Amino acid sequence: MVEDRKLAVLRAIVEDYVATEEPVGSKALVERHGLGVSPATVRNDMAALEEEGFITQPHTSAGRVPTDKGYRLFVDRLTTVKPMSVAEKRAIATLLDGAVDLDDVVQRSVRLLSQLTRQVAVMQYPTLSASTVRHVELVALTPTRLLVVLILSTGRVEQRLVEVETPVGDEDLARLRSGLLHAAVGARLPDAANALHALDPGPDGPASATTAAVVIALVEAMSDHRSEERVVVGGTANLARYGDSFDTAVRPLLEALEEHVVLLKLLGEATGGGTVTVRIGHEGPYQELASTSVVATGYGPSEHALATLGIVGPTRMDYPGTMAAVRAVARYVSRILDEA
Amino acid sequence: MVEDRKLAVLRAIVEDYVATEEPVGSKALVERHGLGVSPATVRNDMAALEEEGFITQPHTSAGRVPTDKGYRLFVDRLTTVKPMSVAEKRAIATLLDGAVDLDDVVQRSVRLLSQLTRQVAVMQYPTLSASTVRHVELVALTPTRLLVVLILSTGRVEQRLVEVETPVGDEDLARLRSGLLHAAVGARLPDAANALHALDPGPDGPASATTAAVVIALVEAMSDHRSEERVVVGGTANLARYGDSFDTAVRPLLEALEEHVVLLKLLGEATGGGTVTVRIGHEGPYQELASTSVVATGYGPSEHALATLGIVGPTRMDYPGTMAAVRAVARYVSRILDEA
DNA sequence: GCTGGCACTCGTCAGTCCGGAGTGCCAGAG
DNA sequence: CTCTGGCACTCCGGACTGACGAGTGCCAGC
Repeated sequence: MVEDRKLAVLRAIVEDYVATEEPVGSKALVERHGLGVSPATVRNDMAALEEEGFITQPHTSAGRVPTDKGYRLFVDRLTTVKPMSVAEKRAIATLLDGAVDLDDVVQRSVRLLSQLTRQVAVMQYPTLSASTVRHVELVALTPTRLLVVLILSTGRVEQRLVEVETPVGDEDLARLRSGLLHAAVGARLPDAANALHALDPGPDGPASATTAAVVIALVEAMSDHRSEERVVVGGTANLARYGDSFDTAVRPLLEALEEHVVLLKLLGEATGGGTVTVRIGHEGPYQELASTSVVATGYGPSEHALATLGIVGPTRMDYPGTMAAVRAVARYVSRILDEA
Repeated sequence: MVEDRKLAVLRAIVEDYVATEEPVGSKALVERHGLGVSPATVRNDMAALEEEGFITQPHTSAGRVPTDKGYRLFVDRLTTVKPMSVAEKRAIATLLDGAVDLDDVVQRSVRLLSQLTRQVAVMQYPTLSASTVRHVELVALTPTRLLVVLILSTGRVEQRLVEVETPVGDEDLARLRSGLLHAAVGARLPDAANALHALDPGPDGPASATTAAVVIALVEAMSDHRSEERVVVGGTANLARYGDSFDTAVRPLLEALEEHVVLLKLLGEATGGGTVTVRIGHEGPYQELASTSVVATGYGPSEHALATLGIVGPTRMDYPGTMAAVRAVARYVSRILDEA
């Protein structure tokens, strides 16, 4: 009973603080939420909550503010799922359905997510390693210069130029091409890479060297980390709403947003199946970002999470709404990638 | 004589204000710069300069601050070319020489530029229309599904999938390929597009429809505006140095940086031949950005400007240094693209 | 045409003061 | 044991003030 009320108080504090951006006191609390007790009672509960580390006072005789721990409890136990409105769902669907290719899907998703949450949105490109090979093509630009093209199930196309020592004839090329196709098409990237390495290079000789060079280029394209690290950011203008705390919060965040490796670490491991990960303040890997939270989830066709998308914002944010938006966008993006 | 001193005073005001970020008074001026006259004399000059609209006072009895018009005069007539130091030149060269492909060149250039100038750097991808066709390739993924690959002199590769009604045979494909190559290779994009359109589709029939579809895809790839509009931004963390004026300056700028179309308009037309364009405050196309300046120049192999790069920053900036940095980076990037 | 001097203007800063919001604690009532 | 009303206390924030100093404009004199 008492425990229940304490939790209700915590929830009320979080909600009010998120809405008003000001420390919330006992009186305002009983007025604005219908808890049927007096301010004095609430004060006692608050003292207990502070004792347990869920809330804190900026200074003596100010209202209370949730701590990271408080937000954590709120997110874990006090959040009721807030479904998206029909209008929002329709907006998401129509906006994303208009996308023409992978780049466009990513671009639109980021914009959408930043608008829905009014936070900075971050989205990782579909990870190469989880996709399969749709096609491999070899083109002789000149007799000693080959263009290797790799087409993936995600619609991504990678190409590499390969210079070879000895001119390659048409029959050699055709043989190599069919070998590559046979080995790689339909396989997941890591498997395809293995299969390629195992390709019989034939008897020693010039053709063998060519095969080796092409295979190397292909494998490199498959494991190209720069593509895996590709991240798109949107809605940075929302940072302007941070208002105070420019140097302590906005600057490190801007720096992080430019370092894609850092960003990826921030987003964390992709979690599939509709689970949204929330990382609050100091829980993240970077001390400088102690006042920012990350709300992220995995996306990708079917169960398999291909990559991560989410938002970065102040710890003081509307977690239920943000989580719902992130989940909804991830779901729609997954569906679209599935169809393509 | 008197005119000369007035200009010297203006220059001193601009330099001091840029350095200190504080309105500069007559006394400080004579002390810090070796103009051999008394403060009173300087005050008279200042009054005249203010009359002419080059400087202004934030409030009565404060120091003077340059107006946009004052900066303009400073940039046009008072700027002595400040050459890059040897160390800086070497840093630029070594950093950019390590780039492995076009994406990397752009990425590194932006980072470099933002570090050199401590401003937000912006760089447009090489414009398609100014480059030439290096190679065209046709690949039949399936009999009715063709991959069209377009390789440009800038190293850019565009590809399109084309679905055709009737299966395409190998000989048809070879004939079409050689026709395309003949028409397009070596030509500038607009010319190539024209040549393609003029391709004789042969007698009416299934092959003709295929040709038409492929040509359409190629021309579309050539004039793909999304590629022309691609812009990379770096160094946004430098925005944190704006300090005050968050809503009035930083927010509109962040918004502009996300809208690539807006950004391109901001950069303006590419100017070749080492000419650096400076747009100060209200001279730009957007009122919201009245307190920001743009320093930009064209880059590209030889004389021909392919695209634009530059920086965006507060009107209160070190114009000579920034202009030198922009020019230097553009020059090195051009050289690298020339070699490739 | 330059300079020194002088009166004047104003923004800034430190200090002071006051109101209000909020707290903790305590005694008393269910 | 739990809740409540009351009370004294704390402390932030805004408003106000006065001294200070940087800077100006103007004028008379060289």
